[in-house]
Amino acid sequence: MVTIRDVAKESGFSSTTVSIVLNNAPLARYIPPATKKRIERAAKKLGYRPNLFARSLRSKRSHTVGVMVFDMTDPFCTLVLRGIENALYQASFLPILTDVHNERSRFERYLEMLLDRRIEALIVVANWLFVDIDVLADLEKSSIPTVMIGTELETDSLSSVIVDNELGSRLALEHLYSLGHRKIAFIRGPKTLSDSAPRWRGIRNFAKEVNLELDPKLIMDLPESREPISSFEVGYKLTEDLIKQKRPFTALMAFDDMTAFGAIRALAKAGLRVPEHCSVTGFDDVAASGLYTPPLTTVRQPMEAMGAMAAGIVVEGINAVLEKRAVTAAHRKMAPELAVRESTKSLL
Amino acid sequence: MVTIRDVAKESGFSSTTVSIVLNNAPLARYIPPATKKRIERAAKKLGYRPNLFARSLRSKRSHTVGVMVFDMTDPFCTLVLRGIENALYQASFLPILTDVHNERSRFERYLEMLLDRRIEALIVVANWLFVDIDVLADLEKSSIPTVMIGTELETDSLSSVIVDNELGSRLALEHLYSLGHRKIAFIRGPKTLSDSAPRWRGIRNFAKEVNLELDPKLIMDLPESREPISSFEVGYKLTEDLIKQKRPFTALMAFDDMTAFGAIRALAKAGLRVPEHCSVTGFDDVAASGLYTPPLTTVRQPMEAMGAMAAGIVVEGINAVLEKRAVTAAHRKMAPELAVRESTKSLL
DNA sequence: TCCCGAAGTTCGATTTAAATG
DNA sequence: GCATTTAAATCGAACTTCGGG
Repeated sequence: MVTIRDVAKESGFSSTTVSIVLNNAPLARYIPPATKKRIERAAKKLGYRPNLFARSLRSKRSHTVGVMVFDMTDPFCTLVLRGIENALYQASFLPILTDVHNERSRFERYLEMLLDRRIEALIVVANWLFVDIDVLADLEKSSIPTVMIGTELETDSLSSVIVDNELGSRLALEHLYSLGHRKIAFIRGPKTLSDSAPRWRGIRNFAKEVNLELDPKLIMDLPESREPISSFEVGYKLTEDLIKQKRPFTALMAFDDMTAFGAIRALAKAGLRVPEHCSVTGFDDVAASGLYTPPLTTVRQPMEAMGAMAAGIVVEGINAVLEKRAVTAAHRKMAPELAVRESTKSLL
Repeated sequence: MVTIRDVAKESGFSSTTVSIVLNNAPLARYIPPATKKRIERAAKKLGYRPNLFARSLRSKRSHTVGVMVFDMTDPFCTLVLRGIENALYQASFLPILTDVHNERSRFERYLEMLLDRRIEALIVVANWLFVDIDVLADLEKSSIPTVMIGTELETDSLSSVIVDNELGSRLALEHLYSLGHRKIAFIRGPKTLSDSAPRWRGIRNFAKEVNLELDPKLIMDLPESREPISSFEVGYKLTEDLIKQKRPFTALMAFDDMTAFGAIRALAKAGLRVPEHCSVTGFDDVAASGLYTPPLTTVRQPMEAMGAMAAGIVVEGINAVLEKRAVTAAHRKMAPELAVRESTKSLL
């Protein structure tokens, strides 16, 4: 490996000068262009690359951000990660990716490993997390800029980025309502998930506004579960139950896309075609939704933008710390968008 | 931050001794248990955590592996990443994730950044890569253990992990054949993709064995494209063309699952139901396949195992380098498995 | 005082060589 | 020579201090 001393020798200057020139440090102001040229040429000639370990040891900076996903197999993650990656790339940070598999022990071990590596910030993708107060405490005491994606927070030590769940479910219901649907079934999210309540609130509020009656018999709840994917099966099961009741409904609002897929399957099995016999909506707009038959009408979470937003927040946090400015937690609620496709149909 | 010197002071020994004890270095053999106890207690009391920058500077090790994905949005990635993550976790390595978006410039910049960080090995997920000889050269001269997932290689400086494409497509065709299908349409992969040729070979060979005639009119080719997702649309388009020809076929083998989804959509649009009017098979078994309506019969790539295998290979490579053993490139071809679901149906 | 450059210290851990009894 | 411990050198870059013109 070629070191700064090699460059010093090659160029005929001291390593101090080389360091100043190559880093364009304040002192470089005084160094004549000729000297700079010679040093730069020497560096290029030798193919000099600074040793980041040495640099980091001195500067205490790693230019690294920890990314902690609670369940990588959740299709929600993909685009969020893309958004994070891209924003960090612009800012010249590199992400260390960890997947805690929804396990406490893994969470702890990974958090420790990341902190040992002096990550400068942490992004937690916690959409399917049944928030544990302990986890938050661990995160808070890490004392580096941290943002959670997918879980609403009120702390002012941790930032958060979520989609506006209430608005999202309202958009979906509004859509069904405007299509003429009045008998609507609902599969709500698990109570323990922070998204569930606001999504239901959006529905209830809209229903009240337009005087739409919500039939309690047509409201089902997803049980708590560790696996996002499993909502497919539960969606299937609950829809079967819904059908068995023989209480007619012309539309079904599922908690998320996975649940919607399960519901569509159950409907198909029962001989009910979507959207001819029943309209179905989802939430998220995972990659598969647009490819599904029928393509799913759903509420799109701006996942890539959410990832980018989170990365932006932590980068700003890092800069604030560097410049000794006060770091204030940001809480962003991003607007969802209704993706109208073919799983919903007008009754009129 | 508490340093080794703090522990030395607290325990009453020198930092040398502390280092020896805490790392359980060879010399620790001579150190009496009582001393060890006192040092360990002091370390725990102060909450000492070694500074990895300093340690790495000395040891020249980073305990980090670079992971380079060519396109994160490819659904193939998710499970591969999970497999990599999990295997690295076992071995106490952390992955730095980069996504080159199929762009040369990003590839180069990221490779440089990773090398600067002294990653100890590199895993490249290159399933949708139109292999560029330049890229391989860049990778070879990096001189760290490197493995490519999803692209067949013969070099003995780079390892590779792929699925047995030839066997996979044979399994799918065998399945259709045994179901009684004789008029089969094919959508082959793009010529520039390394998976395409072996998959076709598997088909040709099996057809020859059982004397199945392959109608050239029923064979379509996916064009070259940068986006894995786009094969959905192209699959749709090509299937439309296939239908327009009015040349009957009872089954369609798509190059991959995305293409199959597109094909099913086109068939549905034309009033042809799957599998009643036409059986369809895919390749990959991405997460969406099992959730699809109908659930897709497809060739499963053992993605998680492939990721774990790749991680295993590089970890072994790292150890070999450490112990100054010769590093030989490994080339693993993993067995696929037919996932029979509901998109195929017997004609008999 | 301004300009240019170098010597020496520091970051925190590991390791070699050596000093004790 | 053996068990036990440590001073000092080292890794590579960055920064502080200083000196000469």
